[in-house]
Amino acid sequence: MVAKIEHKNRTGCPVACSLDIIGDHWSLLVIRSLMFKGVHEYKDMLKEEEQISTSILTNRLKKLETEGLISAMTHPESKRRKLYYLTEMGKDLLPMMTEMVLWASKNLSELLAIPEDLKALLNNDPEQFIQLTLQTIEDWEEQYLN
Amino acid sequence: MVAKIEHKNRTGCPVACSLDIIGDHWSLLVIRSLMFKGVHEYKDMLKEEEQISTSILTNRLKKLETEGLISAMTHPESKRRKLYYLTEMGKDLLPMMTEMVLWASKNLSELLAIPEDLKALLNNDPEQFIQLTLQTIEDWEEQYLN
DNA sequence: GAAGAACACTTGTATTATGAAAGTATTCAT
DNA sequence: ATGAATACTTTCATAATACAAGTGTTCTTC
Repeated sequence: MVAKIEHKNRTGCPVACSLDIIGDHWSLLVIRSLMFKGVHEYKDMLKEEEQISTSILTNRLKKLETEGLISAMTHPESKRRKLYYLTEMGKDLLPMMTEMVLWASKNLSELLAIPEDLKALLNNDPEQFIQLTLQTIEDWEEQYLN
Repeated sequence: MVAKIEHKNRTGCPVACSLDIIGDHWSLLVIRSLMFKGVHEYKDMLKEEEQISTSILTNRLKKLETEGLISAMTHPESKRRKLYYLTEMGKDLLPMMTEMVLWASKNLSELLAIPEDLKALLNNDPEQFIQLTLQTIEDWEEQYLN
C-alpha cells in the first residue's frame, strides 16, 4: 500500500496545521486543477502537464476527501467515471491560491506562462478574478450537483 | 549529504512553480518563524514546537537563500551567530500566509490555538493585520540591517 | 590563556515517502 | 462476447526525512 500521510507535527499553529493538510508537492496541484482548470476527473488529472503518478494521485484524492477539501460523485454519463469537486472548505482556499499566483506573478515571472490579459486582471483586480473563478465553479456545480 | 531539493515539475503554471519553491512540509514553517514569530536564529528555529531536525533546517535555509526568499548576516553581537531575515521576495509571501491563516482559522478552528483578540483582528481587518506584521518586520530591519 | 560551552552546521544511517510500471476489477461500447 | 476505458492497487527501486553523533569556530569563565 502506498504510504498514508499523517498529521505528525500538528501543533496549535495555523500555518503548521494547514501544512499538515496541503503542505506537500501535489495536493495543491490537484486543488488547482479543480479550482482553475475545470479538471474534474482522475484520467484528466493524470494528463496534466506536471505528470503526477497514479499512486500519488489516488493517495492525494483520498487524503483530500478525508480532510474534507474535496468530494466525489459518480459521473452521470457512466458508472465507471467519477467526478471530483471542491467542497466549501476546498473553495475557501481560493483567496490563498490567488495570493500564491500573485506572488508567483511578481517574483517568478520569467518562469511563468500566464496570458497577458489574465495577468492584467490578476494584478489590477484580484477580487474580480476571485469572483469570476467562483462563478465558473458554481456554474459547474449547478450543472452536476443536486 | 542531505538530499538536495530540485525543481522537477517546473512548468509554466504559477501554482506549480510556487510549489517547487515552497511546496514542502518545512519551508513555510521557516518563513512563518521569520514572518510572524520574530525568530531569526538557527538555534531558535530548532526550538520551535514542530521540532525540525538540524539537517532539514540547514537544507531549507540554504534552499530558501538560494531561491532568494531569505538572506543571512552575522549577528552583531557575535561572529558565531547568524541572523536570518526575509528578503522582499520573502516578505511578498505575507498576503498568502495571511490567507492561509484565515483559511485555517475558518476551517480548522478546533485544532488551533489562536488568541481571541488576534483571531478577531484577522477576521475583521486582515489588511491591518498585514500592515502590523509588516511594521514589526520593518522595525527589526531598522535595528539590524544597514 | 586554558577549558568548556555555544553555535551552526556535517555526516552517517535507519526509516519513510515517492515514482514508475505493471496489474486488477468494473463498466461500457461494438 | 470482446476489447477498451476508467479508477484504482500493488510492487519495488529510488529519494527524502529524522535521528544521533561528530566537527570547527567563537565566546565566556576562571
